[in-house]
Amino acid sequence: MGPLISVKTIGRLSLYRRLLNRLSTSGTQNVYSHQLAALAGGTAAQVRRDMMAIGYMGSPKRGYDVRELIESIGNFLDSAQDQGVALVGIGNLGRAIMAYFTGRRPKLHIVAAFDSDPYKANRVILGCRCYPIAQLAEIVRELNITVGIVCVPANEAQAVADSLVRAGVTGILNFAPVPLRVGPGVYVEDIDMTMSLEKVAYFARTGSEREVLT
Amino acid sequence: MGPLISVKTIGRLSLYRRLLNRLSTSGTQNVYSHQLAALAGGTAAQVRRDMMAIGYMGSPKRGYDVRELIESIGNFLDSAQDQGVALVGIGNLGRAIMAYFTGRRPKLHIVAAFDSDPYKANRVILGCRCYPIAQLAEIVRELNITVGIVCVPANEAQAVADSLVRAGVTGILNFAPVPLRVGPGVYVEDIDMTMSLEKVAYFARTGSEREVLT
DNA sequence: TAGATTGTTAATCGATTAACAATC
DNA sequence: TAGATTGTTAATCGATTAACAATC
Repeated sequence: MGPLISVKTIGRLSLYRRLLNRLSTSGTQNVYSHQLAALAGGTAAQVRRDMMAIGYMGSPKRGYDVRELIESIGNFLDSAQDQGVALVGIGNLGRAIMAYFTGRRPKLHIVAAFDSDPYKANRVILGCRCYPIAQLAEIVRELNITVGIVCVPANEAQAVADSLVRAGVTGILNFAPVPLRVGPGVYVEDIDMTMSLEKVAYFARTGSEREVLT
Repeated sequence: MGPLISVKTIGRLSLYRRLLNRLSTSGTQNVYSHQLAALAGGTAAQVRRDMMAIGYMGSPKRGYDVRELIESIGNFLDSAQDQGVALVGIGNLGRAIMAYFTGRRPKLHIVAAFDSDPYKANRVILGCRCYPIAQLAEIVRELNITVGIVCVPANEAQAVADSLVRAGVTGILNFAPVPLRVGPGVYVEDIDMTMSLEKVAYFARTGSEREVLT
C-alpha cells in the first residue's frame, strides 16, 4: 500500500508531467516550484506539497531536476503492466475521444469499443475493434479491461456502468450528462460538458469577481 | 448585482435542472432534497443549501415544487438575451462538441466556428458558419460573442485565448490540454480529458479507498 | 397530533496560506 | 557569505457535517 494521495494531487501530477515533457523537449534541465506553478496555474507551495507527496525532493540551489521528476511522477501514475480501456458508445463524441487518446499514453490503450447500434459494431475504428454491446461482459473479462469510458446517452449510461462494473471494471470516465452510481470499489470521474458550458456562460455574463468564490 | 454564488453551486444548479426536467417529463410534481441529492450524487443538506442560495424555499410537507424549481434555476442560470458562443478548432473533438451542444440550450448558441486550416474554414457545419481564424476578432465583435470554446492543440491554445479575450470574450471553455492564463475579468473552465483519464486509470489500479480523500 | 422535511446555526474537517528554519 | 529556494510547521480560511428548532 503506497502513501495516501488525494484525487486532486493525482490530477495535478498528470498535468505537471505534460508540462515537464514540454520543458524537457525544449532543453530545460531544472525547474523551480514557482515556474512550474505558473505553468500549471497553481501556487509554488502547492507544487512543493505535491512533490513531497510523491517523495521527490528538490534542492534549494537547483530546484527540481526535470528528467528525474518526470520519472518520479511516472512511477506514481503509470501502471507497470499495460492497462486496457473499453470505450462504450461510438457516436461523434466517442470517436473523437478515441482519436484523442490513441497513442497518447504508452501503458494505457483503448483495446475495445462497444455500441448498441449493430451498424457501428463489428468494424475497426482507428485500429480498435468494435463489438456489439451484448458482448461487453465477455470481452471486458477476456481482455482484462479495468477502465471504461462511457459516451452513451444519459438514459443508457447507468446500465452501461453497471455492466462494466460487473465485468470487472474499477474505474470509469463518464461523459454522459448524468452522475453514475457505483459501488464502493469503483472510481468514477464525471466530465459534464453541459454543466461546464453553462458555468462559463453564467460567469461570462455576470462578471468574474464571483469567480474567486471556491 | 445578484447574490454571491460559488462556482460549484452554479455547476450543481445546471445538473439539478437537467435532473428535474427528466422528473418533470415523467410526471413528478414534487421532490425532496434527499431524492434530488441521490440523483445528483450529493447530500440532502447540500441540495437545500443550493436552493437557499438562489432564494427558492421548499415546504416541509411537499418538499420542492419541480416546475417552480426549474423556473427558479432558469432565472439564475439563463441569460435574458441570446448568448453567442464561438468554437475555435474544428477537428474531431471540435465537431463532436459542436454536434453535442447544438440545440441543447435555447439561449446559448454556437454562432461561429474558426480554424487555422483554410480547408476547414469557409463552410457550414451543422448549420454553423466556419471562418478562417484570421477573421476571429472581427466576427466575434460583430456578433457580440461572449463565450469561447477552445479545441485547438496545446501549442496554439494560449494565443487563441488571447485573441478571444481581446475581442471581448469573457468566458472560455478550454479543451486544450494546457491551462490558459487570462486577465481578471475572464472566467476559464478547463476540461482536461487526459488528466481525467489518468486519474481514472490510477484509481482503477490502486483501489478506491483513496477516493475518499478530497 | 405525529413525523418527516425544512431553514438555520454551531462544530468539524480539510485544504490553503503564511511563517520560518534549513540548505545549497 | 548572501540570497533564493527548499521542506516543514502553525494559522487561516472555507466548505461540509452535525445538531436543532420551526413547519406543514
